[in-house]
Amino acid sequence: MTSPTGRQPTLDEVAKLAGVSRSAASRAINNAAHVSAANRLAVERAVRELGYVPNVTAQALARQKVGAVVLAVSDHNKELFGDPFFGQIIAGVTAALEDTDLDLKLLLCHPERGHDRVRRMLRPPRADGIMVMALRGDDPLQRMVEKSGLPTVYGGLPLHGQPEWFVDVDNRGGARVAAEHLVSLGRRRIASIAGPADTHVAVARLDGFADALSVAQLDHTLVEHADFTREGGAAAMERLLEREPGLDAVSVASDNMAAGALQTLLQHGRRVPEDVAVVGFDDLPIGHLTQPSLTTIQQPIRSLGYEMARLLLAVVDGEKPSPLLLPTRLVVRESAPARVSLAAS
Amino acid sequence: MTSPTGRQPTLDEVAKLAGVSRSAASRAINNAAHVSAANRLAVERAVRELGYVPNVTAQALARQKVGAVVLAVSDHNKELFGDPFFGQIIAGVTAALEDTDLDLKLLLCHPERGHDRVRRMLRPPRADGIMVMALRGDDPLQRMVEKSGLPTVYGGLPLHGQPEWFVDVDNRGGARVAAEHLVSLGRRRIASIAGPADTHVAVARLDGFADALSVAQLDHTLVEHADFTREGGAAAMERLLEREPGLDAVSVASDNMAAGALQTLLQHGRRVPEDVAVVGFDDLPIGHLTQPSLTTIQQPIRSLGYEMARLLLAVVDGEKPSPLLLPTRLVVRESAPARVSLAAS
DNA sequence: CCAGAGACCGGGAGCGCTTCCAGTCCCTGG
DNA sequence: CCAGGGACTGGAAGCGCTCCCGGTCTCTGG
Repeated sequence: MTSPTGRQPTLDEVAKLAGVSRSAASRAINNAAHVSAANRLAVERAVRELGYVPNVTAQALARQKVGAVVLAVSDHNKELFGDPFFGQIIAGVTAALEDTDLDLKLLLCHPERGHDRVRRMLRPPRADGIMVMALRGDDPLQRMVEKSGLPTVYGGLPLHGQPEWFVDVDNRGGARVAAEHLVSLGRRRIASIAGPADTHVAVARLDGFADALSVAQLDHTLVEHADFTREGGAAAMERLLEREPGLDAVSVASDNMAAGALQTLLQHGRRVPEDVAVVGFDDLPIGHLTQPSLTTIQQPIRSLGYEMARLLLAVVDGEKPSPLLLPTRLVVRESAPARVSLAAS
Repeated sequence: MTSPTGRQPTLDEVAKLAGVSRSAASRAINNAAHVSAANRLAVERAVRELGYVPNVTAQALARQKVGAVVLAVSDHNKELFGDPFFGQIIAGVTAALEDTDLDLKLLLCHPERGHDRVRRMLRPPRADGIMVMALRGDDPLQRMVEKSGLPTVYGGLPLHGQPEWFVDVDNRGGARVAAEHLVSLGRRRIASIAGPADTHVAVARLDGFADALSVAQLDHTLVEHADFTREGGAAAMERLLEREPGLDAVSVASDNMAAGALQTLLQHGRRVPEDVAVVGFDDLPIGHLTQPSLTTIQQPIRSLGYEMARLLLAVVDGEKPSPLLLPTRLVVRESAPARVSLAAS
């Protein structure tokens, strides 16, 4: 009833009702300068009366910006979709966008299909900026993102190249702490189950593992790669046991894989943590359920999303913010408790 | 280099290069009628040469549509964010949108904060249609969605009201099958851990439970509610054991809660499935990890997303599609195996 | 008393596209 | 041979907003 026509009221109608020009109304609404107090008030009243909401599309066209940012994710990545990661990232991003009036668009990129769609989407002016996550080594998404020329923030580093803006978790540091924990427990034959070699996160965690073992002057070559899934972790554990039946600890690059490794260890009659201590990475809910519960490295997933979005907002505003490295934290549970006497072998 | 100016080429430039009017170019590009074969070809070449991509914003303004749909989710809902649900829904939706040139916007609605943001977003013309999920009983999001007047598809029914278009999982049927399974195992004192009473999904699953027990002429009032979390499930199981120490089966409305219930049962010295058989709901990965593994009801999450989007597309196109109820399936694992002799009590 | 600096105002030209419409042209059937 | 119906064409009017800019008005300081 408030709007004369059935459609949404337009700026013109507001201006007319307020008795000012459209320009003045526009200024008042975007509270820019050069509007008298009286007119500002009149416009505000008209806005309220009509229930006026600016037409974002028209704004976008006139301002030459879109009013939306996109979160692009490679969806071959079990890492994000088998886990609760995704929801948390989104929650963080949303929180950062909360008082921004920017919309969040989602772009899932199948590595093979849907390239056209991605390309169209990334082509300006379909978004004002882009957050990109979970890239693989030679991900076509990365190229498309780079070609788009849009302000871009990486969530987690890509394998190749050093982007100007990114937010990452301190994977290397976290993995180092995990391995140090095992060393401090007196373990000497320490293996690792690493992630896929074509992801930066896997490489960084493996580096951290190597860092710690090198300092302790231990061998750090007892490594098997897997794909971040439970099944993959179980299989990798099999291979490790075959290579080195006498291993007394294993640092696993994800909780999912650690859960699989745990199963394999138990199947092979190893007691955890007495015979083999295990630490995971991620701190997923799953870590509470394994038998025994999982010592792991906690990473701030929600913050990752939040900081990505904040960084992007800054970049879009023309600032030159610094990249961010978020801290991790050791969470000690049963699979590698603080002090446990090494079982006599 | 292809574009004369640094900016994206416009339709005018395409038309000029092709030697036709802008109208003709537009028609050719949207392959509408009334374009000669020659002109169509010329336009296509010009498009290719210039690397022209239509400006969606301008299209949106002229066409009076946005070119995007929104997925709105209430984020108080652990159900979606503690689980891998979310990623799968998104994957399904994306698949359905794949060859549509519609963008997917995401709207997370904190039940208390951010109402303005939601309202702005839902106000046309910020999206052409809306999918809404995970509503609670008196969810403000539902009111806002209804007031928006946008074509709406519900993913999962709301507690109140019967929306014209929805896609839901056959929760009632699934829960009935779960309970029937327990009955068929010879269990007679069957309890249930239900979800929050202010969600339709919880109510439906509880109804299904009651359906089955009524047919079997068993008491179906041994019910405790919880919040779909593991901790909640564990606590509810405590209460059930207190009320009825002699229960021999429990049907749990989610795998997460079932995992918690399992822990409680073991703590109380109950053997599963010998003393108490347990079935969950959802078929999350977690069900493989519990000790024993979890018999559960599988629901097609990805399909839910896919069908929601398909339905929405139909509605947006002015069709009147039918709502959908997706089937569930019993997955038998250790916590309630096909045949197990009831332990002598 | 007057020049000049602001504050404020509204007209109007876009932003890039769609779409209506009046006008051509050609080709058919009577 | 001619009327009439398509197929095709391009001009022009939007879609709803922003923002530049020339203009008015007021107030200050010299």
